[in-house]
Amino acid sequence: MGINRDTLGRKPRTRIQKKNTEAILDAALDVFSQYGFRGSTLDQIAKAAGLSKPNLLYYFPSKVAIHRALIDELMQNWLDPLRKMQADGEPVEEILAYVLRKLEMAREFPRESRLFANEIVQGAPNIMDKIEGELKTLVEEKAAVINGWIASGALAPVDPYHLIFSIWSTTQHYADFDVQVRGILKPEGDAHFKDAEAYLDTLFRRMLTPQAG
Amino acid sequence: MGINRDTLGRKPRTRIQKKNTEAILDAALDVFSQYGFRGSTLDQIAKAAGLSKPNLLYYFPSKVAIHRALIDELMQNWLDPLRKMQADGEPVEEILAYVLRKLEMAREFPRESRLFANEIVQGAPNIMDKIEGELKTLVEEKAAVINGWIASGALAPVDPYHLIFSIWSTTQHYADFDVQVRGILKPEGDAHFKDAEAYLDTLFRRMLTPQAG
DNA sequence: TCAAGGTTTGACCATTTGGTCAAGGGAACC
DNA sequence: GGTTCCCTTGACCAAATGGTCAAACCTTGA
Repeated sequence: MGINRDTLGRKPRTRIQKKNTEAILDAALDVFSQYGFRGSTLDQIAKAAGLSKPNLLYYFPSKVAIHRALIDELMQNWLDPLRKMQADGEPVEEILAYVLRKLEMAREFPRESRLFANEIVQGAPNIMDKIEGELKTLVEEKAAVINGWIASGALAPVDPYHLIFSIWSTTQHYADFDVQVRGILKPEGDAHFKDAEAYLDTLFRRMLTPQAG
Repeated sequence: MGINRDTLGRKPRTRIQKKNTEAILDAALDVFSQYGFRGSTLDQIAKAAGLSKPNLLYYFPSKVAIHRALIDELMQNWLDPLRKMQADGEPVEEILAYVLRKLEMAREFPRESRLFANEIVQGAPNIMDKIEGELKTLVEEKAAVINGWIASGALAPVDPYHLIFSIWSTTQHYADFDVQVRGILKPEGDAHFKDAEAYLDTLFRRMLTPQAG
């Protein structure tokens, strides 16, 4: 009999549970982010986690349960950088700080970015509700903030939605399309992220800085 | 016995072959672009093409063969917009025209874009050679053109590689992350592409137009 | 130390999957 | 009309896959 999921919830009861659930989620992140949900197998995940398949299924009741656990965890953190964009800051700097936070996340958490990308590209079968729910709400909220900044003259006029899309796409590109970027630039490690940072800073600064006069 | 692939090559011999290979490739584009290679099945493709599985395998020897045929066809057309960016044009307008061509492709050929995205996100197992080959060569060539434009003063100084990456990511975003975009904007059909066009035109125009003085 | 409960696994199962094959059904050219 | 080659399919196969289960193995706390 598997673990009582009702009582497990977020907090593993024992040391072993903690270690193994973490190992499983880490391994699953590796596998799912590389092959997508349907392209990943329990055997792959079990092997990557150093467990037997039945043992893996002792901790999670099914393949989808593992995936859901990952996605839930991811959605918690993924929107944090956007949430931190505050209306009371200096507009251009607030947005640029957001851009850099997103780029930093693409560098530090490329697997999470690719897990998300895989899910969206394939039609977001498991997170459509979250997209139309908390994500949409948050974006609308921040779009209003941006429109407020524009009205105050502190920001050049710009469609806030497409601005946000362009921030997402340009930053996540360095995680999601990593192999392409590396295939073209042939960088040493993460060296190209410095250039990307400078480029994106310029790109969005020029876009957003209001023109005098 | 299946079709003689040596003689088939690009040109189907008969009417029926033409019709069926086209139906298969179209169906396969649907399926592969949605589920990725490993997540797609021959049954799905056969059903979508209106053929039985053995019949499908009469035209293509294996699953990978179908995928390879698609990818090969795709790579032919995918780089055309970039190739069309000519050194003898007006720099800012040349690049902006490229941006709009890419956006147009994202709207007209989202399946192709997603097929490509799926392939790259999952590590580009089948096209790494093309990335490090013709793609890299073409990008380097165009980066040189852009650097020439910058040297002539007709273009603001900018890292040409990251410029190209940002053009790819912002435009393809509307195909690859289509469900997310639609989940947030809730547009009527393709109405949001007009706004995207205006936004990207502004974004890159501001980035690229050299500052007087 | 011993019981109770937590952990691990080999064997197993039904289904799905990529792929084969032989035989039958058509189109087309003579 | 008949022959030749093209096309189609039902039946089949081996391997892979998600998942189950009972039995055995550990930990831990009294």
